[in-house]
Amino acid sequence: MKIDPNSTADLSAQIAKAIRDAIVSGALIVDARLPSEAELAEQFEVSRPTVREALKRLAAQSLIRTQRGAFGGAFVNRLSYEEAYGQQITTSTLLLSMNSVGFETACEARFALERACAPLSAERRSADHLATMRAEIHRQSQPGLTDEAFCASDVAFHRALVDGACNPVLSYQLAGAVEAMQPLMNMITFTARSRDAIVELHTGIADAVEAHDGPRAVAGLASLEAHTQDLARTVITARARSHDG
Amino acid sequence: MKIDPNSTADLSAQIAKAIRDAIVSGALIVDARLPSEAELAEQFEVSRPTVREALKRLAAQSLIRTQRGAFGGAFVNRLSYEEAYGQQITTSTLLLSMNSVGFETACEARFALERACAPLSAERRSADHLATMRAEIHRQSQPGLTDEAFCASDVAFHRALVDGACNPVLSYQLAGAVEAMQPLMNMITFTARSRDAIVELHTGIADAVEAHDGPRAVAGLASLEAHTQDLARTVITARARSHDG
DNA sequence: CCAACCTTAATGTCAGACCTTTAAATGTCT
DNA sequence: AGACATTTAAAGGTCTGACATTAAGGTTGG
Repeated sequence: MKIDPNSTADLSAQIAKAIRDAIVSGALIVDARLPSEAELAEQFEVSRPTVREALKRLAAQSLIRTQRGAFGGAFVNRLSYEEAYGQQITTSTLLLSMNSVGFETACEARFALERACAPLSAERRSADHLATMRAEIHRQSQPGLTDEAFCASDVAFHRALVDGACNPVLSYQLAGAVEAMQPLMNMITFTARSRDAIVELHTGIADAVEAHDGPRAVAGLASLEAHTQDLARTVITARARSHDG
Repeated sequence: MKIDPNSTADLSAQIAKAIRDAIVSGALIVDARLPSEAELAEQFEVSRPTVREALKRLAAQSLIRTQRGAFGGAFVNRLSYEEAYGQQITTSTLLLSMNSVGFETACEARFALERACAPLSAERRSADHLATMRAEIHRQSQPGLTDEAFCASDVAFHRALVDGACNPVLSYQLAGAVEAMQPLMNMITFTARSRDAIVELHTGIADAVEAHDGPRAVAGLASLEAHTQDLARTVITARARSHDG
C-alpha cells in the first residue's frame, strides 16, 4: 500500500483508493481491523487528519465501520443488503433528477427490469409476498389518499412483486429502478379514474402471480407500463399548454 | 440545515447527512456552490476538520466536487453516468463477494436482467453496437487468450448488447449486474470446448440482434445462461471432489 | 465471586498555523 | 486602447499538538 506523492490528486483520495483496492481485491477481508489512524498516518507518511479524511470516504461507501475505545478502530464492513439498497437508491435517484432523464426513458427501464422478475416471482412468491401485494392494492383503492401516499403504496406493491422472485441480487438491482422512479411519479396528479385503472391492473398482476402464471404477469406489467406512459404524456401535454397560455 | 448535538452519531456524519438531504431534495441545485469550509464550520458550530470530513464523505459519493483557489469551494456535482456506473459496480461487486452470494443466484439475476434488454436492443441497436459485439466474438475465438481476458471480452460483449437498447438508465442498472459477475466468472476455468460453445452462443445472439429478432435473442441468452450454470456446476463439483480426496 | 474502579488505547473534536492553488484585480508596456 | 505581466486575496490542502470521549480489560475491594 503506497501512494504517489507526485500525483495531483488529494492525498486523502489516494489513501482511500489504496485501502479500497485492498478491500475489493480481498487483501483485507471482512471484519479485518485496519491499523490505527496513527499507524496509518505513519505508514503513508501523512498526518492523522489526512488519514481520517480517507477513512471517512470509505465509511461513506459503507466499506468500513469504526469503533471507539480501546481495541477499537476501523474494520472492514460486511456490506449488508440494506446498506447496498440505500446507496443504490440514492445514486439512482440523483442520476435521474440531475441528468434530466425523460420520464419515458426511466419508465421503460423500470418496467423492462420488472418484467424480468415477473416470471420468477410468479414461480416462487410466498403467500406473504402475495398478501403484501393485496394489502397495497387495498390501500390504493381507499379514497382520500394523497398522491404521494398512492405513489408510496405503488412502490411497495412493486417491491413485493420483485421480492417474490426470492433472489436478493435481483431485489437489490431493482430497488434503484423502482424507488428512483418515485420522484418522477410524484409529478403526476392521479385522477380518480386513473387510480381505478391502476388498481385494476395491479389486481390483474397479483392474480397472475397468485396463479403462478408468469406470462400473464408480464403482460399485465406491459399494460401497466403503457398506461403509465399515457398518463405521463397527458400530464406533460397539459403542462406545456398551460405554459404556452 | 441544523444538526442535533445530542445525537450519538458523528458530527461529520450528521453534517454530511444534512447537506446530502439538501442536495437530494433539490434545495441545492447542480453547480450550486456550498459555503466555504470556514463558513460551514461557523454555521454548524463545529471545527473546520469536522466540516472537511463531512465534505469528504459527500465527495466519496460524487455528490460534490471541490476546487481550490480564489472563488473555489465545494460545488454540487452533476452525477455523470460514468461516476454512477463506477459506484454501481463497486457496490455490486462487494455485495456479491462479501455475502457469499451463490453463483447460481447472481447468474440468474444477471441473465434475467439482460433478457429484459434484449428485445429493446434487437429493435434499436446501431451498426456500431453490432460491430462491437462481432469484434468481441472474434477476440474470444482467438487461441492463447487467458481466462481473464476471455472474461473481460465476455463482459464487453454483453455491455454492447445492453447499450444497444439505447436507454442509459438501463445501461446503468445493468453495469452492476454484468461487471460484478466478472470475479465470479473468473473462478471458472474455461476449456477450449466450453469456449467454443460460448462463442457459438454469442454468435447466435449477435445474429438475432442483427436480424432485429428479439425473441431469438432472448432464447439465445436463456441457452447461454443454462450453459454457464452447467459450467459452474461442473467446476464446483470437481472442486468439491478434490477437497474430499 | 462479583461488582466497582482504574488504566489504556483508540476514535472524535478542536484550535491555529502554514502551504498551494487559482482567478480576479491591478499595473505596465506597446 | 489593448495585451501581457504582476500582485493579491480567497479558498482548499496539510500539519502539529492538544484534549475529550469511549469502551475493553485488568485490578482491587467487598
